[in-house]
Amino acid sequence: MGTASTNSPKPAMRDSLIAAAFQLFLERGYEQTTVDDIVTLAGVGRRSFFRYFPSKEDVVFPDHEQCLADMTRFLAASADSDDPIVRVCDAARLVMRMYAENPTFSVQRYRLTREVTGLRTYELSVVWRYEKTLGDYLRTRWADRRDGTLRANVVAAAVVAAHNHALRHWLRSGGEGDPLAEVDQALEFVRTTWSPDAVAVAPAEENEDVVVVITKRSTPMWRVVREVESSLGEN
Amino acid sequence: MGTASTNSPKPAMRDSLIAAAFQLFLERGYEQTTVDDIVTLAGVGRRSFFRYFPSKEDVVFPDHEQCLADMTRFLAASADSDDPIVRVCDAARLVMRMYAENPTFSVQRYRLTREVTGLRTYELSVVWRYEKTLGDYLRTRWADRRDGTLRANVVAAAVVAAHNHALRHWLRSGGEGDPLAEVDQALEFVRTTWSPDAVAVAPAEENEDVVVVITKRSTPMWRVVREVESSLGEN
DNA sequence: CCTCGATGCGGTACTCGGTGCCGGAAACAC
DNA sequence: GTGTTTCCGGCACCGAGTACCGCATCGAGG
Repeated sequence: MGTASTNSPKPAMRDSLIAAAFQLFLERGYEQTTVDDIVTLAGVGRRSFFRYFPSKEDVVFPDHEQCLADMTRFLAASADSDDPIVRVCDAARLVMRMYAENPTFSVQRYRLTREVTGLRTYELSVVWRYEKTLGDYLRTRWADRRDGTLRANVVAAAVVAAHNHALRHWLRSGGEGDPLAEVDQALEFVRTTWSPDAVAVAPAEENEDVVVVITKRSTPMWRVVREVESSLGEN
Repeated sequence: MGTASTNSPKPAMRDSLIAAAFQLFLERGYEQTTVDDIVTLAGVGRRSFFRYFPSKEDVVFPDHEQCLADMTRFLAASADSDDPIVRVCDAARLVMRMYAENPTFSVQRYRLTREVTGLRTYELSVVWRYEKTLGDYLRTRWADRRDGTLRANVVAAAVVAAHNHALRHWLRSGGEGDPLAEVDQALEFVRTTWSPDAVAVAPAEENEDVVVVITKRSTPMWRVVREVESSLGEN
């Protein structure tokens, strides 16, 4: 299950636990399956289950921890010249790629999370960590901006919502179509709402009180003024 | 605790359970307090606790269920002439008002949810229900709009994020300042990003293929075209 | 006044998720 | 061969949540 291309040399027992768990979850339901059932089918001790998964719910999302680490590294490797919004959109694409790598697995998991309340709640906590990671990145990028934290929180939430919109639509269709293309369209909606091509504001080098504005003649003055104010004004 | 002005004639035992629970939670922590401790302090049977609260976490958020019902009723009472974005912003203000009614209680609960992971996860599920309620409303309002569901999901997420931004800032300050004013400012940011004063598009009566556009001379043409396309185009 | 049914509360026993602890087996260094 | 580390299994235990039963109270009706 999943692309173990990154590391983890011998997760044999872990994989067998995941396989046994999903086999039972799909044939008799999540809540009707106890941890004892899983470890019995996998042929291991009960204590070993909780060594690899801190809770019963974690076995349903075995790859999110790795994906979150990938996203954190991706954002940490950003350059100051990158458009922050484009960067977080690309970061969201990482998550969609992870889902797209195993369509059948993702669709099966989606069925579970839709029916079982506890799993949906757990998924919310995972999504929240993604959103927090994106928000933290935007917050540092917009630290000197007026209402920078508010803007960071709202944009992060919007990116996550657009990503989930495309993801859920793809999952509901049973894994048909191109999920990457769908998420591109959804994220493009978010990008154009906050960083339209018409206005680009960048701080000048070695002088914090000066910004460079590149825009089109068709852009109305109030929008240019708002962007400049937001970029120059103290927090 | 809370304004029991709506209904529930005799929640005496319920209130005493809430009081006992918070007393113990604040003095020795949430996870260090068992349900037996709560019912012992309240002087009631253990079984009665789960009669009023389906889980131990529910006693921390005793008023959210009522607030969610209020929001649902508020949105159901909307008129077609209301701007949907303004409407959901007003709906979000309902939640902030509930928090503002009991500042000390809200701040105490905030301390708990910040430290205890399980409570934060539970709070996420509550917030998700608010966001879903707002999203469902916007979805029906924008059913005939191009990318209506995407727009509804993104706007709902942005409204929730802006509300939570103001709420958390107010809670972190210990309940000082005017939370309503803070949430107004945060929601104003969301409103101006999607429904700026410059462009207003409304469908004409009894003819779905005609819209009325009111805008200013300073608005660039591409923005007007995008709004008209979004309002006219089939899903 | 007595009876009957409904409702609300408490007690007991049970399931199951999750943790701490310990003992044993395998892998590895010297 | 011996000591050490690591991994695994078994056991006991805790606490949340549930099913079931028994009891008390209260109001309606004869």
